[in-house]
Parts: sequence; structure tokens; C-alpha cells
Amino acid sequence: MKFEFVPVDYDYFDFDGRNYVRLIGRNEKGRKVCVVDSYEPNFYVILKKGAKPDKVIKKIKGIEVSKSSRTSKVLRTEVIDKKFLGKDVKAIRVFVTNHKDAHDIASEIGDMDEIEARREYDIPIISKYIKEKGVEPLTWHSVEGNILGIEDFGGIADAFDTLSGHENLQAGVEICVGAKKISKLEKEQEFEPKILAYDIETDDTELGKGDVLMISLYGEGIKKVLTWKNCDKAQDYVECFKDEGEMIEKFVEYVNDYDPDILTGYFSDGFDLPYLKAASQKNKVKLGLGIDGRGPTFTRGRIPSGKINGIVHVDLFRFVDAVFSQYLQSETLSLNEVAGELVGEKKEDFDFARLPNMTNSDWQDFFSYNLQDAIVTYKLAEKLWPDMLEFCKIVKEPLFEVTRDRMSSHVENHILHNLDRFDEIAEKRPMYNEISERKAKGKFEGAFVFEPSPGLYENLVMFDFTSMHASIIVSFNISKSTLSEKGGKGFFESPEFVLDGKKGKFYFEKKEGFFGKLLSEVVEKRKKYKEEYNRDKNAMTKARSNAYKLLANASFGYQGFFGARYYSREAAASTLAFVRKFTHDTINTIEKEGYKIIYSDTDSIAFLQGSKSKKQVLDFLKKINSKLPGIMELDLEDFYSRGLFVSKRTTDRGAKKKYALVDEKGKIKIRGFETVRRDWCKLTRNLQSEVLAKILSPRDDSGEPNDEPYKDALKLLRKVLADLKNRNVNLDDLMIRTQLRQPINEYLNEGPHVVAAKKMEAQEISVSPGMLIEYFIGEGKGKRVGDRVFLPDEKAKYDIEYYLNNQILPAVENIFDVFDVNVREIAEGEKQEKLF
DNA sequence: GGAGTTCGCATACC
DNA sequence: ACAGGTATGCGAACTCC
Repeated sequence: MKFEFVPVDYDYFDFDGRNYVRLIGRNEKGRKVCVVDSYEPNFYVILKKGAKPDKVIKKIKGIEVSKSSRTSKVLRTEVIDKKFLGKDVKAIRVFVTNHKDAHDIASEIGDMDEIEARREYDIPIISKYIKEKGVEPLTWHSVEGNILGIEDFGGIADAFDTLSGHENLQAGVEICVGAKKISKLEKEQEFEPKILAYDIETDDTELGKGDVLMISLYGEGIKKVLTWKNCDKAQDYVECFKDEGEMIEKFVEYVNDYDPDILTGYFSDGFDLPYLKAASQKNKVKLGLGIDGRGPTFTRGRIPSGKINGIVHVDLFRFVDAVFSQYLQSETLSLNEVAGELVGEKKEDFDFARLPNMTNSDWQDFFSYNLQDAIVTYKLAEKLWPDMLEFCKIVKEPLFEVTRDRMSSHVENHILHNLDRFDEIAEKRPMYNEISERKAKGKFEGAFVFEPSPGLYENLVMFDFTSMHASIIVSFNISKSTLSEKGGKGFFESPEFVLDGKKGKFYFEKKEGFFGKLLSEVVEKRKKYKEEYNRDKNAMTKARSNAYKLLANASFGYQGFFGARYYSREAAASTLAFVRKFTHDTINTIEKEGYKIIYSDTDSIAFLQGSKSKKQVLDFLKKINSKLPGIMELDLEDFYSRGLFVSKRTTDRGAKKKYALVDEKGKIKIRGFETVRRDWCKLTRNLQSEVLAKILSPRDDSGEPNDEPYKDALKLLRKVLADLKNRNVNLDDLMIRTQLRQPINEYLNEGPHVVAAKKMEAQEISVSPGMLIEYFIGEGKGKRVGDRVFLPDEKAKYDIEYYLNNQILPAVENIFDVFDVNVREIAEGEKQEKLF
């Protein structure tokens, strides 16, 4: 038979001593189908220059590796011409019976005199399969094959409930097909997944300690809260069960019946799914999720990953955390904040303190809250789907991996899946000792930051380099495989710089390497899809353009990342030397043209427009660009009508990474100030941001030109000082929130947030790394600030002196300093007045 | 036991 | 452990006398 097919979930199994890959996806009718494809596991033995393969092949052919359950051996070998790190090599491709033993067989071959390296035994089997057979995730394919019968592959079709008469309700796979031919289809229509979102509520946040009180489900045509708690008078979407076990069984039935491609939650890898697993064991019921009814398995890692066969379990938190967090405004990655920012939808409020004594109406609120969480999660999944899809298609890895991988893996997978175009054999993953060596080497010099002179400036221009690091890597072909110790005609030359105490240069072949070529494609596509997005603004075009941007931005970091296959300290350090050189050169060029430089950080330069017109500025920009090499490009970031730079707290030197600008439309851009730091209290942050707004505004409160901009700001300050002293400030505005970043007992310094966390533990509130700890400073004894820490629900008077001297004044002092206004004197003066 | 300094820590910028 | 380096500034803990 022949049909159209989109692979969604990938898995593999052994049968008769061989590896097979099992693909679960949808056919053109939207039915879930399973395709079994053969795969011939293999790796490469790279020969030294001029070495003869015969002796090596003889040794390889005799190798057998025995494990408790199986014996693996070499099936055949092939001698081929390939490339390794850009150089032509002769290699032996070794085909083995089982991929899991490729590593052992490679070790068994050992270091013979003829052998340069052994490679690709360490690439996961699914990645190898996709790389070699080109069956790419979430892409339409044409499949030809035979329907598998009940005995084929040891009854694999049977296990999926493809035959009628099964009693268990499991997610249905319509057919299982043994593939004969799979080829890519050109199809406009993108695959649209069936998504189901879920969320659980428990009476104890510690994993497995409490009961699962309720489970909500939300998808197309399904909106439910399952519970075994009092729901006599509950909403009509609530379904009651006699106990926790029965509820869990029904949950499994609903999920499998709905037959989703994606089951999604928020932090569900770390909470919902393992909690359900523990609860099912406690109740002795099966958590039989998935097409084979086997339920989730958890892979080890920093955070366990819950995998369900045939249904991709997506923890949206993982995806947001790994890929988007640095581009979000949200101060935490809570579902509430992230969904609020991305889909404009909020969670409902529910006071968990009510849990011990719940009335019927409390339970109704709780059910509603639980349902809303699933709804918000569903909407977030829909919103992020274009991004997940794009990442899958670009890096050619399955959805399960793509939603959990960090950016370094995305960069690496994008390379791995494109190496065959260059005939390149993949470099190996660093071993533990290699990682230690790389980490031990220490940092290398980074970018340049210009020290600004404190002051309020008018009419500024900001230039910045577009994707500076990536464009430098491409323009000078900087990578591990093109690196050379010696220079010459066919080489690019880095600026001279110091690395590990040694001054020198590095050279990179001009002949294009795969790293530079792939990155140049990424940069080009980013440009193309950005234009496409500007022509046709929709979620898909935005996601596509964004994915390429993220990939380009992470590529520099990848080369300096100790875990990278294509790690190169020299390449990373050289890239930064170029970054410094071009920024310095451009600063000099701008100065020579008669402009005054105000600030610069890494790839951006701000200067005064002075007497020049905008056209003159733009013509000048064009002139600079005409002289930039390769694909490097300098861009106009914006014109700003005002900009404020302040001094550091301890010295009168200008502070870096701390400034406020206002553009010609009045839009304010604040960087580095306390306003944008979440570990300062609201009172401080709000006051500072209002002060900055007053100062940057071209008009004062009465609508006149803002010549003495600090005057209106001072009024604000005086009011806040008075409120603070008169205890008119809401305690909520004084809360300080700091993240706990390690286990409490590992802290060497007991800072205020650690004290607060310890207090929480004493109250039997469980705390763990990653949590935001909230506290305020109250009156009390003890010289440490930490001795006066109080939790939000503790009764205490806030410490006026602390909030004055450690919050309000430090935040505004340097700003008023620019106008020679001493706020400490003013605060002191007010105090005196009050005394009199 | 107080002043000065170093260091741990969290957070931001690009 | 999961892209890099540069930078600010708080508060605890140390050093020194």
C-alpha cells in the first residue's frame, strides 16, 4: 500500500538481532499510523593519510561483542572517500548488528597505527536514522509498504491495539506498516497536530507525598475536570469518581480516547506526570498512557523527561526555558506570567491556604482554577506550535527532543543533520575528562564596553551591527575545522590578541568550511524570512524568522561551549578579537567624522547627532557599510531625543550597562537600572522608573520645555519619602523577591533570601532551588539585614531606615547627582523638619 | 569591636 | 552541564588593628 505520512514520534526496537525504527504519525486522512523502517547501524573508522585499509578491515571483521542479552558483530565494511574536519580522508564505514554496541565495537577496534579516529558511534540512533535516511520530523512523506500482521516483529502491531477485540482502551493506531520506500513530499499544507492539555492539583507539592485531588483536560471538544473530592454541587464539566485510582484510570482513558499527537502540560516533566505516576502506583492502578498502554517512562537528566509512546509529551516550560526565556519580559517563567505575555491570558486566583477547610464554593473555585490552567496551557501550546514546528524542521530532530534541548544542542543538531551535504564525518562528543580540561582553561577576553560620562544628553544616534558574531564567523570563516596556526595568502588573519597569557594571531582558511557555510545559510534565511514576515505578518512567518535568528545568535556561544562537538577556544576567542576590533575601528571612524561618542557595548555605538542632519547620519552609515568586509553590516538602531547616563555607586566613574533613552515617539528604553531588576522592591522600582520618565520627558508637568528636568522628579521623590516615613506604604510594595539558586545548606553566605528560605522551611513550606523567595525587612535587632527578614504573612513594622537607605536613596541618588541635587541632604532635611 | 576589604551571590546587558 | 564574556551592587564574612 501507499499513503502520505507525517512522522511525529520516533522510537526504535530490536528484533532478531537487528535495529528497527518505529515512526508514529498521521496519514493524509488524519489517522494515527505506525511505520516500521529498517536501519543499518554503522560508524566510521578514519584512516591516517596514506594508510592501507586491509589490515584494519581484517581486524574489524573479526570483532564480536557479547552482552548479557545479545551478541553484536560487524556485518560488513565499506572503504570510502570522505571528509573529516574539512580534510579529505579515507574511511572505513563499519556496519554492525546493533547500534547500542557500536561504541563497544569501536573501542574494541582500538588505536591501531593506521587509524586516525573512530567517529559517529556516539550519535543517538534516531538522529543517525534521520540523518541517513532523511525521514524528517513533521514533514510530509510518501510511504510504500505492507501492513504488518500479528506476528511480524514479534507482534508489534498487536501491541498497539491495531486489531479489534482488545479490551483495554488505548490510543488507537489504525495500521502498522513495514516500510519499503519512504520519500519526501513537497506539500504546502503544514501538519496540524491534535493537542490535549492537562493539569493536576494536589494537596502537597512534594512529589508523591500528597493526593492528586483533580485533573483537568482541555482540547478540541474536550473540557473536563476529573476529581474524587466533593463535587455534588460542582460545575457541569466536573466528573466525580469514587477515589483517586478510579480518577486516574478515567484520565488515561480520556487521553487515549482523544488520541492526541501532543499531550502538553506546564512543568509537567517535573511535576504532573511523575506525580501521576507515583499516585497510580500508590493506588495500584495502571497509568497506561500511550499507544501501547505502557505509560510514561522517565529518562534521566537534570530534570527527568516523561516519554509516552506514540503521544509526544511536551512540557512547555522546558521549551520556553531553553529557547525563549532570554527574549521574554516575564520576570519568572511561571505559567501565569509567560501565558500573560505570550497569549494575553491569565490563570485564575486561588488561595491555597484555604485547602484545609474547603467549603463547597471553595471547591468550585478550585475546579474552575484547575480547568483554567489547562485552558491557558492549551492556548500557550497553540501559540508556541509554529515555533516548535519550525525548530523541528530546521534542526531535523523529533518534537520530544526539540522541546527539551538547549540552544547548544539545536546548533549542533542543525550541523549534524547537514554534514552529509559536505561529505563530512561528524566529530565526537567530548568525554568527561575533555570537558574538565576545557572548563579548566578559564575565560578569554570578551567584548568592549565604553565607559560613559554621567550626564543627560540630547539627540543621540545608536548604530549596531546586525548579528555581529555570526557575521564575523561567516566573513572570516572562523571554526575548528578551518583554524590554522600559520597564515599566508589563502588565510584570513585575526587581530593580534592575548590568549592564555600569549600574544598572537590565529588564521582561518579562506576556502569555505561547513561551519561557516551553514551559518551563512542561517543568516541568509533569517534575512529572507524576516522580509517575508514583514510582508506577511503571521505566526508561521514570525516563528520561522525567529528560529533562524536564535540559531544564528547561539552559534558563537556554541564554539566556546565546553560540551560542543565543534568546540574551539581559538575560534571563539578570535571571534571576540574581531568583535573588539570592528567596534573600536567604527568608534574611531565615527569620532573622526566629528561626532561625540557617548556609549558602546559589544556591537552597538551611541553618539551625539550634533549639528548633522539625519540624512547626513544615514549617508555616513552607508559609507561605513561600504567598507565593511564580508557579510558584516552596521544598522541604524534608532534616533533618541534624550539619554541619561549615571555614575557608579561607589565612584564617580560612569556606570556601564546602565542607561535610559527616549526615542522620538516618547518610548522609553531602560537598561540595567533597578527598575528592571526583579530583586528590588516595587516601591523603589516604580519610583525610579517614574523619575526617569520625568527626566527624559521633553515637556515638564506644566507642558513647558523640560529645562530643569529633575524638578518634577523631585516632587515624586518627596512624596514617596513622606509616605515611607508616615507608614503609608503598602507592604506589598516593599516585598523583595530573590531567587534561591542552590539548596539552602550549600550557601556559604547566609544572605537575606537564604534566611527567609530557612524561615519558610521552619513553617513547613518546602523550598527548592529555582524558587523566588519573597520577604521584607522589618524593625528588629541584629546587625545583619538578614536578622530583620520577615515573610509576607509575618506581623512586623517595616524598617523605614532600611527602605530609605538601602532601597529608595541608592536607586535615585545617582540620577539626581547628574543635576547636582543631593537627595541624602533632602532626606535628612525632611527628617529634621519632622523632628521640629 | 569597628573600619576597610574581599568575596559570594543575584541579576542585568549584549 | 546543557551558548559566551562584561558589569553593577548588595550583604556577609573576613582581615586588621
